[in-house]
Amino acid sequence: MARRLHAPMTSHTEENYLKAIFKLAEKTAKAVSTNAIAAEMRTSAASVTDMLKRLAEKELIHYEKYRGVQLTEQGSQLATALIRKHRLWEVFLVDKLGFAWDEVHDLAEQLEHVQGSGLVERLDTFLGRPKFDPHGDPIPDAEGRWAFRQQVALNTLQPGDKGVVTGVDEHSTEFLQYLDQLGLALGARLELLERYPYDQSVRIRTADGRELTLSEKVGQNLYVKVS
Amino acid sequence: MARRLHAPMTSHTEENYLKAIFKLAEKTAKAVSTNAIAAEMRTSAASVTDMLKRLAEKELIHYEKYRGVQLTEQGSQLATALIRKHRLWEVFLVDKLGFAWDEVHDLAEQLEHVQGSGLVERLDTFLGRPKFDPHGDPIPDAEGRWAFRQQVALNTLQPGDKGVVTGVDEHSTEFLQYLDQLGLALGARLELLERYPYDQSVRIRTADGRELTLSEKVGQNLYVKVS
DNA sequence: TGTTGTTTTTAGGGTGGTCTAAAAATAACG
DNA sequence: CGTTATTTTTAGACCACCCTAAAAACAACA
Repeated sequence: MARRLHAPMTSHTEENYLKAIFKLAEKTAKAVSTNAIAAEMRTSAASVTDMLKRLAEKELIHYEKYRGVQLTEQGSQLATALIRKHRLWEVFLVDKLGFAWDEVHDLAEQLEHVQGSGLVERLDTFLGRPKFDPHGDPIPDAEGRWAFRQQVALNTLQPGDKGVVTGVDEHSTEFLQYLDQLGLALGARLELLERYPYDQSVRIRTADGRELTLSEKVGQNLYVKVS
Repeated sequence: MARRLHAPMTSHTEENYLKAIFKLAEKTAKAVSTNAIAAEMRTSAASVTDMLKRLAEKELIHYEKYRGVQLTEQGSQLATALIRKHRLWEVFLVDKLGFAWDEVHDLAEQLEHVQGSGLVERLDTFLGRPKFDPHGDPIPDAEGRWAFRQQVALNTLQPGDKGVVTGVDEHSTEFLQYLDQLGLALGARLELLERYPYDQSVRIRTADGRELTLSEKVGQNLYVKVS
């Protein structure tokens, strides 16, 4: 097959770089460094530089030697569309095909690169226009607008506060499976009973009355909406 | 042993070659020529030769210079799995997302290369284990077995014969849209009224009583099951 | 300021895939 | 059979992407 008649303007690889840059820019709020991208993509800095030139050539990023990069408007839109596709496919895999929330990342990573007239919008409609993916991450709409979520890390709650699990900050299989084990799925209700300053761990009570002690690490990576 | 357990690293391109070879071998029943593959893949004969060496290296085809190629057992299994995926995704796109039967080929072409643990089987289950795709082509099961279809080209029927449309031999947008226009979707019932030996065209009556004259070309490319 | 250490870029090369043009093998025909 | 036509393979080059090693630029600090 090689080249289909209308060669995609951006290759899979380029798309992955854009997504990585978007993700990093989100966290740092300033120009993204070559090394940071290399780490995110698990590749060498030299390869990154190589790609940055190509992306700059296509006007998907602003790039000045030694000065880091920022996405252009076009690049940002492309990255947003990619994230939209990724998260919609994750919803599909979990809601329709019955995958667990820790199994879908790699598949969605492939599915997000499928392109074709109207596929995303039809998928969106089919899924009932979800606003969040199975990890609680927001899904931008077709115009690139993001739903806003009022959530905080679990370990910022005070004793007596009640909330609902709305998302996670870490997507590793280990963490997600651990949450499953604890019975802490998305939407689970809980109440914070006590905070232990010594090691920043917290004690909570779940909806079904079980009491759990969670480490600082879990408390940081679990998001809840206070209710 | 270990060799078989290791994921057979095949690239998208290699997979597409295997599928092309499978398709050609199906029709010709003997060794497939380099030129035939080049035509099918819309690429140069030189590129094909290049790829044939790689596929032979991986033991996916039997290849002797100037003698054409045949799939090995392994290659055949891979091609069959690809066709299974392609056709299942086509069912998904039409049945679930509401695409028309002439719009899904290119998308399925991309989706068929997505690989991951259990995806195909879950998709199959989700779709209700369909045996035929939206064009009436059979979908091999997980073990590579094909459903058998008793169908014949429309222009082999005799006056008075009645049948149901079960598939098409040509998948072009033009042909499929023409059929839509004529109201001849998969499952449409019809009766052959008359054959015109002069140009091999035929006259039929549809379920809703309309009478149509179809050219030899349509008669060859439309499959029906006599009832 | 100069020196040292880190980050980034360049240089040069490898692989998988593409191509065209030319050579070699096979097939067809007189 | 030999000659011609067709098919297939080789030769050589290019592109996208990857790498390592070395050079260049930048940052920190005595």
